[in-house]
Amino acid sequence: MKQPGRAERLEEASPVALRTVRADARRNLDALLEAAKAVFGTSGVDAPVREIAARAGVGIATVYRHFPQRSDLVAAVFRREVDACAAAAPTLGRAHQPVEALARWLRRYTSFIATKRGLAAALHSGDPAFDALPAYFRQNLEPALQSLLDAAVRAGQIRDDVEAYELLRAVGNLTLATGDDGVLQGRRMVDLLIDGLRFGARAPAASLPSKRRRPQR
Amino acid sequence: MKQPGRAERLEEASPVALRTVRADARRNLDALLEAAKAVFGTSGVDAPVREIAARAGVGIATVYRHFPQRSDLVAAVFRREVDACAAAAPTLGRAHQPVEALARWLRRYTSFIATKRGLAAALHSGDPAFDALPAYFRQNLEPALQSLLDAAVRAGQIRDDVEAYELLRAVGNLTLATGDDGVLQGRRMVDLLIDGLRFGARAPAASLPSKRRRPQR
DNA sequence: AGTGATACGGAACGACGTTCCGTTTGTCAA
DNA sequence: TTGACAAACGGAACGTCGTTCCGTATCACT
Repeated sequence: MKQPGRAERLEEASPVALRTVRADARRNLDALLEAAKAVFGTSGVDAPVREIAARAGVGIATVYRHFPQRSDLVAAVFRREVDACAAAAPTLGRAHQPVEALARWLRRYTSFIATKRGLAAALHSGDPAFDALPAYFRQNLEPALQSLLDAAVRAGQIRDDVEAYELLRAVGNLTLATGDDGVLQGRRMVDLLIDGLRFGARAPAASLPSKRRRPQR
Repeated sequence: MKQPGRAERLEEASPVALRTVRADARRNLDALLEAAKAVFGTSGVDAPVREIAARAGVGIATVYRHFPQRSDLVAAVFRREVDACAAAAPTLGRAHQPVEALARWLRRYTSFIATKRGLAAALHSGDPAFDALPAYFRQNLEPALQSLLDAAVRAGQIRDDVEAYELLRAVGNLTLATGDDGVLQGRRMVDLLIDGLRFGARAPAASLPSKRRRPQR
């Protein structure tokens, strides 16, 4: 099962000349990912495959040629967005002051999470296509955030006792837990969190324990 | 919408004579709930309606007459099991020593949770039929467990700084988080938790903080 | 320009949730 | 008991979904 397909061989060997992959195939794959991202954002990850195919201007079979199962498409879109979000970190880091870059990236991350309604449930559905996703998420986003955090700490603009992963989880929960309505409310909470990071900057503060207080409720 | 149905009126007025509800209807409803419970337990809450109807020896339309939507059936089975689980508490409390009753009830509760794979996802699906379920869960199970806890504390058999709701959540997470395989492993962890309750009995213990340590990871 | 592999579109399939409707069955009055 | 009517029934039928199949069109290379 799963014949290798002689195209992929060349693709890995010579990253520049990726011939033997037909132009229309590549074009359709891009359109598909783009359409899926848009549709998932508006209708959730449970949107029908037909709707995505229609939006991409493509037949249904084309979807299934690139992604043997529906869940593979979901996973591919997810990975692509993780990549884009991670890639935004160094760009922002170069363009802004450390703490500003951090704030902007967290907002970027927030809007990424906001489009993922319904995916949290899918992740626990047991579909093997999603097995590798949590690890992919962490492996890419944690270093991206970590670098921004480090820079801000070095600049003395934020406290130094918060780790990237816990911040990722906290912000993620903050924007998901607000339900369907409070996208703005979630963003406000994230801003509050960022101010919290600023508060302890360059001040080990005897009154502040090294761990955040347990969130109430 | 949701016409009252003249049958229910009498049902409330005279608890004994519940005429005007045809005998076969009541019989089928019971069979349906029973079958759904069994099927949900083996095939998960996503099992087809047809399978449940077949198991109950009933037509599909009969299912939809009693439960206008599939999710209503799921909710009804859930409520029924919550009721049964809550009702087990006083029974066990009368039949055993306090800490033994507590342990038995928690295991009972564990096996209830174990059949709920896939329901956690359904709860967050946004279906209005599930809106009231979390509150129903807590309102019934928390007092049931609380009474067992209180009895065990009064008997000096367990520590007194654990609240019913946090224990409900902890045991719930413990048995759900173990994934598909570790039903037994989950049960072992719950037993461990019960031993933890015993440990601090009648001993305020200066070395033990009043709150459990944060779970690692 | 010709040719063979590659990718395409859309009809078709099976399974699902849900609805419809002709038929059966329980209940109550006579 | 029997008759009649509302209540409840069963299963075919509908629309939608994920997925597969297959005849056709398109790209890449000579």
